[in-house]
Amino acid sequence: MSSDSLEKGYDPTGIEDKWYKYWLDKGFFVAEDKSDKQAYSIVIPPPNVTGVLHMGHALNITIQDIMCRFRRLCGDNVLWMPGTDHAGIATQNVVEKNLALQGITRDQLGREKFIDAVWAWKEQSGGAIINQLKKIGASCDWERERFTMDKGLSDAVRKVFVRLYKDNLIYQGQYIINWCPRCRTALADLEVDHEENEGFLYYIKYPFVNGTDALVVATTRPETMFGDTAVAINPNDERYKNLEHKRVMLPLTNRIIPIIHDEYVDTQFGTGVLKVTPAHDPNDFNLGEKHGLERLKVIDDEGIMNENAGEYMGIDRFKCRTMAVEALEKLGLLVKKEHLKNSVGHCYRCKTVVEPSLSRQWFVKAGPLAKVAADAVRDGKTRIIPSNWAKTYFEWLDNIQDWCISRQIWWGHRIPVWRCHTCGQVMVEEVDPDKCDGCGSVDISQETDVLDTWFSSALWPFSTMGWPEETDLLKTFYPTSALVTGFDILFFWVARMMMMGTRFMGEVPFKDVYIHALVRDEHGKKMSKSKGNVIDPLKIIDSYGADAFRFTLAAFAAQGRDVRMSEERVEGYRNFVNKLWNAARFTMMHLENGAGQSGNSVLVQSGDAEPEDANLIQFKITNIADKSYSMSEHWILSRSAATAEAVSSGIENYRFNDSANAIYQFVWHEFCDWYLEAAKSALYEKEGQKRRDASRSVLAKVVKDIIIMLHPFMPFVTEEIWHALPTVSGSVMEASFPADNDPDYTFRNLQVEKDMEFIVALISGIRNIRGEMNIQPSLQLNVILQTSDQLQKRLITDNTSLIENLSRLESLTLSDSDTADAPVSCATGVVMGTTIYVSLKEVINFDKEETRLEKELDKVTKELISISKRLTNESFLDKAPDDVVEKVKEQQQMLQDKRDKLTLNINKIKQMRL
RNA sequence: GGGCGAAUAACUCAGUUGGUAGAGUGCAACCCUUACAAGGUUGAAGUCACAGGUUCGAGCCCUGUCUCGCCCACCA
Repeated sequence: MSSDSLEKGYDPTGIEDKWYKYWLDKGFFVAEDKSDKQAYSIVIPPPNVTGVLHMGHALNITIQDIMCRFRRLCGDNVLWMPGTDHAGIATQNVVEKNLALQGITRDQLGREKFIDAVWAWKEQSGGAIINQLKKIGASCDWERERFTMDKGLSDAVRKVFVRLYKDNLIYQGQYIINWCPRCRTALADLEVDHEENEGFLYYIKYPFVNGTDALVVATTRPETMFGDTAVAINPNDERYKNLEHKRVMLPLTNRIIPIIHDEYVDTQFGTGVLKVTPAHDPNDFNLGEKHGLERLKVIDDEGIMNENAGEYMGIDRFKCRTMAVEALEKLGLLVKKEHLKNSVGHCYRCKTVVEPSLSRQWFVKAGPLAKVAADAVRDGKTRIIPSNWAKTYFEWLDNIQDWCISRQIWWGHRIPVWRCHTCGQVMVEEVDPDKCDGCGSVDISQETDVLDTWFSSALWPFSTMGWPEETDLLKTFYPTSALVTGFDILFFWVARMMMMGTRFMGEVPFKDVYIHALVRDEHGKKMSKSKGNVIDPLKIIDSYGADAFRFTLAAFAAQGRDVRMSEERVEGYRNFVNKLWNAARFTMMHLENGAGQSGNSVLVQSGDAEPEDANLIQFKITNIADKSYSMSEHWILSRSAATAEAVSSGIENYRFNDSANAIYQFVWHEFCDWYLEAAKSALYEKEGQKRRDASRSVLAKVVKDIIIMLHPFMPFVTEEIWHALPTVSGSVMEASFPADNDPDYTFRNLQVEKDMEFIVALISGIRNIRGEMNIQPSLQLNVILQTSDQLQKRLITDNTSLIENLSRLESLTLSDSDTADAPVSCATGVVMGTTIYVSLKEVINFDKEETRLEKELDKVTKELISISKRLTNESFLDKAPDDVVEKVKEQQQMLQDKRDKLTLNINKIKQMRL
């Protein structure tokens, strides 16, 4: 490939799919079951099969992909386990909606045919999200892709259920649960979203049975009054004394109910009288339990009033509320209604208002499991990053409620419990029984409920690796190295995996849990369809390329901070991709077909190439101490090494923005801005063949390392460039991340970095004068540099042509005398003790120059004042560490020197004007 | 009611053992200099939310206040 084939601007179209397919064909994503290499593993948070890729997925996948690709470059055996979740309620809802379009309900279809329909839907469109993950570049081991309803995973679910049941950690019982009347299923507490609601507090008279008076209760839910089986008052409430033997008449039904006393009742709220509905309110349920009250259900599974609501039977619960209030008003029993804000629970899948309802359900006794899961983090077996999330994690686990795991839907893992209709025997089995193990009757049937989706995803880290079989995969990769997820499923998923993992594997499921932030819009608002501020990741990828998009996510993914996404930002990083692309083009121009010209230079070797690499042009840095290497070359090699270190430490510490910024800064502002510019002179053969080859060897080395370092962030463009480079072979995925232990990589040199800083400052100083004085960029300047510092003199001498080239000079003169030999008409500057004189052919604008110098002097003077203040402060001198004092003194010296020189030049200007 | 987090340049954000504030975008000026105008050079711009405290020294540590965001909770 030649540089001709690289277009002027980078266009990701076509390139991304090409390389993704190449990686798959080469099997680069496939993990080894057993290997001598260090194992590194991550399980993907399985997206719902119904899912459509959103920004949250994109961030989550990008982070994991960065980690996995980085570990591969470090030589690890990496398993990134992918898959999808069957998402019980969500998926069932989607399929039900599809059927509704054809006018079919699931009841018409029947359970078995409905489930067939769900599978058919899954086969046909359920994999969409997987393809979307591939668009981002996810390097998952797709050969191992799992689905929570797969045979193996379903077996694991059964085994876990049976064991927990036998260990008395699963039980069935009648309790108040959250019921979604639309989905017609129970929900766990976590699956209910509470939203603030503007409602009313109704004050309703409950007349005493004997007498004319009445108790006034306050309620937000009058429709549940048909299920009241008592009213409760606080025994300490002075307003309600001597009511011991009284009873009240429930309006609208005229049922007589008792008055109970309980300190639970808040005397401050409403009237201090509480209606008690044990079948439709969790608190009332507890009161009912305590006082032996009847539990009367008045709302059925679809949210319709039942026979206990008398004439309101068959009416929707909310309609009933309005009607009951009207009826009470007519009867003169409604005292008043006032506005009240309260929170109302909604189904997290369909947003329907949930009904707290008495129901017989299956529960996991969560306490014992939660304790182990919490302790594992307390003991440091699993780290939560950032660590402040650990507190939230503990808070939830330490106060955990039992987990309602049964769902009255059809799509999911059916609960492995059978009942004998002959003798009533209950069987909890891993393998379907065909007869009762008590009486032998074949008249048995399986529990119709299925399990909460999160029950199976709780097993994900080990069920995907083949548990309960003792597989090589489990031995190699469990516990997994890290879990990457959003905080929104910390309780749903992470905590439960911790509970199940510790219980069934005896080991935590992951060593690290990295909790990343939410992706919001550019104003920090949550993206939502209703707000219309959703940015579609796939559209962004289409417009700007996956690499730019990924880099944007990484660059903004600071720990504990939400990512604000906007097209403008992606555009900025698209420009970075383009910058890299053009740097690569430049590199290729200078690396290809040049080997032959270099004669017998020791710096160019092609002898030891492998057969398939016979055409590789190999530039190697064989002896960095050779004088043919310039200072800027030593410098860029040192900076490259430092950057590799910064990038890897950023990734290892989950500080992806640090890594991204380090590499961005290096590539753009060190490599492109300075090194490439510095190298041009040698590369364009202005310094002889030896210098040219030296530069080419450095260029080859640094570009190669840049491509490798960037690969985890920008896999596609780096692969494209890699294949175009004449100096490397194979895939960038087969390369090694530049590291200190690389014998080829011991270029860190702090002195050189400092020296280069001086040269850069000098050039910037000259450019500053050019800019500030409005000197034509094309005009070649004559500059005199004056310094008495020996090191600076040597650096200037060694880099004369560099300074000349980068500041566009006609001549550069080094002087160690004072201003005596300075040209008459000149602009001046002071950089780190060196004075710059830019002589001008035309007479300079004295006013302008004086203003400029005065401004500079002003700045220096201010700094000097503040610094001198510190140095005259005795307690500072006394108490501050010596090195700090020393540093400040040096600074003062430098500033004084600069001030003196500036003053001198200002005086000179003043004289000239006269 | 409990808990967590944020506040730094016009905007979005970095700032990891306390040493006197940085980047990107945007803005202004100049430049099509043979990798890149999706570019280059230069420049302007901040009492680091407020009030105290610790310290020689605080964007950073401590206390309190204000504003905003989020999570949890059985607020009839």
